Amino acid sequence: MANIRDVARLAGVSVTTVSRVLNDHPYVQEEKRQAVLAAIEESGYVKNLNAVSLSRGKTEMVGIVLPFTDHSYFAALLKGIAEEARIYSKKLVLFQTDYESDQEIKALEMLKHKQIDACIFCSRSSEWTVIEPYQSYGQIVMCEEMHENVSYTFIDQYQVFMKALHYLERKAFKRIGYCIGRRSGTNSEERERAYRDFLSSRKIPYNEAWIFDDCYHMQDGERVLEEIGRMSNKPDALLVTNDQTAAGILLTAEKAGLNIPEDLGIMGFENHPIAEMLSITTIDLPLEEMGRSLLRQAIKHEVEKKEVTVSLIERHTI
Amino acid sequence: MANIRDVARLAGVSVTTVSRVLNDHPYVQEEKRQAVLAAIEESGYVKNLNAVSLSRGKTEMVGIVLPFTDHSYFAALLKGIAEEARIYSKKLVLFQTDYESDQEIKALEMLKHKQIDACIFCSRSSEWTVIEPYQSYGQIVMCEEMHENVSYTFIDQYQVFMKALHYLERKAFKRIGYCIGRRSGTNSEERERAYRDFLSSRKIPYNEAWIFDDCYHMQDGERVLEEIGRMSNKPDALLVTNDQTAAGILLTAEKAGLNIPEDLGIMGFENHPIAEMLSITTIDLPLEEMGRSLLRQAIKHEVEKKEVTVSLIERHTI
DNA sequence: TTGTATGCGTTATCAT
DNA sequence: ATGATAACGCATACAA
Repeated sequence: MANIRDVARLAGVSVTTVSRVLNDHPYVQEEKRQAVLAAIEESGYVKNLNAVSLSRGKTEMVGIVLPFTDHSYFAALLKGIAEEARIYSKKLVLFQTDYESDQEIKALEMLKHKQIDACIFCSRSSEWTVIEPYQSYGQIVMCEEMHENVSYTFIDQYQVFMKALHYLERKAFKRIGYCIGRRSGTNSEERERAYRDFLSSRKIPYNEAWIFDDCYHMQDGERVLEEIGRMSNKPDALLVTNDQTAAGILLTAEKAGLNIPEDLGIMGFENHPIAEMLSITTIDLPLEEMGRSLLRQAIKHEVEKKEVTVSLIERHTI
Repeated sequence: MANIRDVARLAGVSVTTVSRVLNDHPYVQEEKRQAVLAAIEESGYVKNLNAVSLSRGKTEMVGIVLPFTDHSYFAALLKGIAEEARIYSKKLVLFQTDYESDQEIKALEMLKHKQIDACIFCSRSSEWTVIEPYQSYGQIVMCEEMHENVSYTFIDQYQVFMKALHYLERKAFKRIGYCIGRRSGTNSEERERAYRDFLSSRKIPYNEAWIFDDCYHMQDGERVLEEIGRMSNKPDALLVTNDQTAAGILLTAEKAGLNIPEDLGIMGFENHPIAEMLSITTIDLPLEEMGRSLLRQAIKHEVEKKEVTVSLIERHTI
């Protein structure tokens, strides 16, 4: 396969001149430019971007770390990231981690080894202390609030959860529980903190049984409702941190003959199309916008912290 | 940043020896190995995989071309691909194309430019004739039946559609229409061919109005049902090529007071959790398995054609 | 068992 | 304007 030297030889010029033509640099006679172009054509030359990366010290690729791709929350984030990446001509390298720490490390190692220029963590299970040292190898961007010297785009989960709780309170719900993906992680911990603060300010005892974790998909909603069915002391409303699970709860509840929201108030999160279709009251999360912001932060060198705001969409499950 | 030469100097050995240690090659004295290891530690050396790629002529990365990531069909395919990629230590470069041909070309150009070793097309809008020439630059794998000299993993859409039509016929549906993502593309054309063959063998006239395209999400189902509502001559059953749309149709129908399947039979495709939740009769598509197969084909050098089989899941919408 | 020298394909520097 | 040459960092055939 022809390389830049072959082209140079064929065109009767130096490799430098060929490189100039290739990269649209000035200072090359039209005559020689044509000769080079002809030689490229004749030899079927194609640039080896790998060599370019090595020489330039950059790959123009960004790593995306997320636990699952088959989940609407991350899919929406990814969509925004991909759209923005197209604008800046960045390529995306995907790391589907299943929340396994060693998979996250793989992404960081790739950053270290100069296979990617930057890395976006849509979510993580690794401790920040293991991620932090990798910052010296390239930009690392997080999708959660941090206090460190990192770029991030975030939603103030504490405020949002608190706002949702107040809304439920105004609607006269008294026994509020919540569903969440996992108990750990900044975002989850912020929500739990809001929940506990809310309860204690009202002198309501904290009830561990009303917190349901591992809630990601519709089936998880089914499971949650079954669990509630077995309880003697049932919650009368649930904050459900994703619309898929909320939909699962709603559909299962209706199948079971429950009246929503009379028997159980349901507040979703995301404002996914399914929430609109099922008329689920939810918190609209601007995920695609967040994705775009994350990518922009990944390619800029300064540290930037960006908060995005959410809005409550009133529908019929509260 | 230290490179392999620095390490060699520090350890008092040659770069070859360092390389041997780095790649676990035999023939290196334990003593020198330790010296190298120490030098690596001391210098904070990290391998530049970009240089490795250039030297080896491979990147161990595979491009994934798909129109959307926020769609369960492609998300499931991607999940399978990602799982298998992990096994073989391949990295994934994502191309979200929105079915824009020039985005597909970008992936092919990356193959040409040696940034990726292979490329998987989960779906495409480009003509095969524009893709085909790129085969000389690396393995290209398709997710549809081809007659060319390419590797692919496929579902016999003609057979599947025919099977579904026969099933509907047995269940006494007479006026069958269908919903599809897009009219073009091999898979869609195969389905249309089956549909037309079925109709003509029964001497049933073909009715363009009963074919609904641009059906990907739940809302599209809503739209379809609205359209049907305005028809004087309505279909009595629909083959819906994805469960999301099928769910949208079902939910909208129920909201409108229709009886399913009496007023409208609905057959989904994919067997997504939502189909189970809503008890939608559907065709189970082994998407994750297909994804895994696609990745394996991408990393092997021989041409391989693999068919996967599907099964009909009887539930309550037919 | 180890080292030398060369190749991988480009970009960048510095003359001219 | 153009070219020679040195990086970029690693792998490896071949020699010893």
